[in-house]
Amino acid sequence: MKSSAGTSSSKLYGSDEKKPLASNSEQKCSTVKGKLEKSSMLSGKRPLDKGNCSDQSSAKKPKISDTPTAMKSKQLTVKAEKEKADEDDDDDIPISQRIKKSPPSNSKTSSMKQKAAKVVSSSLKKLNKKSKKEFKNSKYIKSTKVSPSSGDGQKKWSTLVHNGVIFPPPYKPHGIKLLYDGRPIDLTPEQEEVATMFAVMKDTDYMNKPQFKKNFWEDWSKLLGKNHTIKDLDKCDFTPIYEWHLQEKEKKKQMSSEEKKALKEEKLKQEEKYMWAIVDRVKEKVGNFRVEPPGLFRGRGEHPKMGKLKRRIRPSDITINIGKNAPIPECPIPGESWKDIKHDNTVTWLAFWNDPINPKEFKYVFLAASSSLKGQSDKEKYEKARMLKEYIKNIRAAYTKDFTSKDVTKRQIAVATYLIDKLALRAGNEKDDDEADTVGCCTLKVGNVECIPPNKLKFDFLGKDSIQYVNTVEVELPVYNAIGQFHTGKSKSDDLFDKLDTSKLNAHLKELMPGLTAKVFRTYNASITLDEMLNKETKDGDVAEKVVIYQRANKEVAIICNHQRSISKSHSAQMSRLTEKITELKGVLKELKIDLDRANKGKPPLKDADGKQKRNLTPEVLEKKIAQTNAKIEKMERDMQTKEDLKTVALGTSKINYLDPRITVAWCKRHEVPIEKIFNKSLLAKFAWAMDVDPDFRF
DNA sequence: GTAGACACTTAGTACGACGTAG
DNA sequence: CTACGTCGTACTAAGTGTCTAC
Repeated sequence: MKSSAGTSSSKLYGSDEKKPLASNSEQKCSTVKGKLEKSSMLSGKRPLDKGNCSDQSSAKKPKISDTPTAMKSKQLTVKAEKEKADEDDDDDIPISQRIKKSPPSNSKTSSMKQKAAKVVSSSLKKLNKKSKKEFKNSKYIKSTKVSPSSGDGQKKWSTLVHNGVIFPPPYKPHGIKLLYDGRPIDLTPEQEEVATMFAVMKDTDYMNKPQFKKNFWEDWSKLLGKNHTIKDLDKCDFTPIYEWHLQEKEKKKQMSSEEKKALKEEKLKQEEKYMWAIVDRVKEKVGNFRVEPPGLFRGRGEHPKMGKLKRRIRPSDITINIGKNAPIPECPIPGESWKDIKHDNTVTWLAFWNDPINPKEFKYVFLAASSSLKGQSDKEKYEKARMLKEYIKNIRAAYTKDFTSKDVTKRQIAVATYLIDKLALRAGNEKDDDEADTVGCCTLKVGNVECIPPNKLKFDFLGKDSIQYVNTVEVELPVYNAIGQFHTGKSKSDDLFDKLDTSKLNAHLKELMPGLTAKVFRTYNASITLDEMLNKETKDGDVAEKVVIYQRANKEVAIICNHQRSISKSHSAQMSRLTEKITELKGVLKELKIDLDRANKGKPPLKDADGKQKRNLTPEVLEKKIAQTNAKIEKMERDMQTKEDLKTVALGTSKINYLDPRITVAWCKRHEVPIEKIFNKSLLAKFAWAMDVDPDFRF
């Protein structure tokens, strides 16, 4: 069994561990500590540092963020205690039943060790339900850290306490008038608010989009009313408001750092209580506790709804989800109240409201990425992708066979699966007409895939976020031929896979491997690429060199997944500055060479650019300088190349969402690269569950 | 099998903090 | 100390995929 549990190396990589909330009393204190330490050790987690009772107070502090914070411990305890009743609720499941769900080997003992080990190996198999029984009649507070959660429709938590959401402040009118036909116009605060939203977008690209203006005008003119002076957006001059906005921004910038700090602290104080939730008695960070402020909808690409007013969300729009026995959060706006209160422990959201732009959709408040709940499902995601590794050979064989199937649907499924596997395409769900026109694999249009004889395909389409995917790839001949067939008799705007949609595709994939869906291929592809590249490319060298290896692998993955970013405004300026510097250095180099030449002949160096006499240097010194300069030039050229290569590549997305952190952590351990060189603070927190991985781990 | 409701992950961008070269 | 550039984070849009009801 691979039990790296509490190896010394894991300490090096230990992230700030969140600690279960302690209840109060002294005796609990010691029990908690004892049990915790054990569970920590056995599940490979870093044991609590000193683990003495006096540390307990610190357990109440949010370790991850180091934020001063801390909800009042008293308040906390009270709530946690209250919630205990909740926890007992789920005791109505007979023990026998629960035991049945557990693997037999696990049922005979309640040893944490077995449980912990199980978690790793079987969480995917959905065998191991959260069995809290072991803790039930004790005062132990379990660490939910690695408790396996379960499959769908299952319980996600037992107790949940939180304080709801915080609303943006009401609008403060500024009274600056816009000009209509050159004349200043009075607006009501509501009208002014929306006008200001538009005004401040003056220098964005949206201002060049007729759709944006059209949608804005539709919503704003409604607010203005039928008989308003303003009848034509084009006659409006928002410059005064825009300038006021710039001034405000400048004012803010000019504030002294003390003022800024004070402001920040004030904000923190107000938000503090919303930042945390207590899930199964563990304090967890909430992800987005701020309700989205009103604004103009900024859809990506050619979104039909861009520019529409996103109205203000009020408490009566919001449904709260919270533990049965937890106090219902007070509505922060006096005189108003929540839309609804739920106690649904099969979901993880703390609150939601309907998206004002598309009322059929929802905006959720979830826990932060650092929470156990998220970590748990993240881990399951990667375990599933690793499972695909075992099946992939057969899956490939199967679809290869079906490239020539007489059944068109089968052929389409085969080719689509091939593309998803080979190119890491997204599944491609159907989209509505009121969304940007983008596609994924199943929704590819004939015009998106061009056949280039003898066996190449050129892809060109807009994917998620309207990011363009262009790629020409050589494919197996049967695939090439099949695509040709799918083309025939269709126009460019017809569906390439007319017999296919994501649900059919996924239904098929599920037959090949339990839980397999299209997106798993992307995760698999990304992680296996990282793992293989790291293990092939890593050579002896210093940390910096190894980090470069990692970044190269990361970049490779980002390219596979088509993770792009826009070129920074200053990119070209930066590049020319670098070129300039290199030219300068080359000049220096040339001069040094001349001097060296002369020095070798015993002559003094030439005068410098200002006509001044330079110091007489020995050939040795000159040679050294030449070498240094050369190295400098080479480094700069390399840096420039990297910069150019990465100007449109976003490395972050794959790191956050696609690369199994255990690959990275294990590699870091093996090659003595401090994990902090690869993961920043938030990634360390998010991947806390991966930190204790065995150094031998391979994806 | 299909549409719609629902829940959750994945995505790029804006912007401020922060570090560092000059 | 300034200016520049990078980094980290918040924000929220845009995907994926499941389930249910017909």
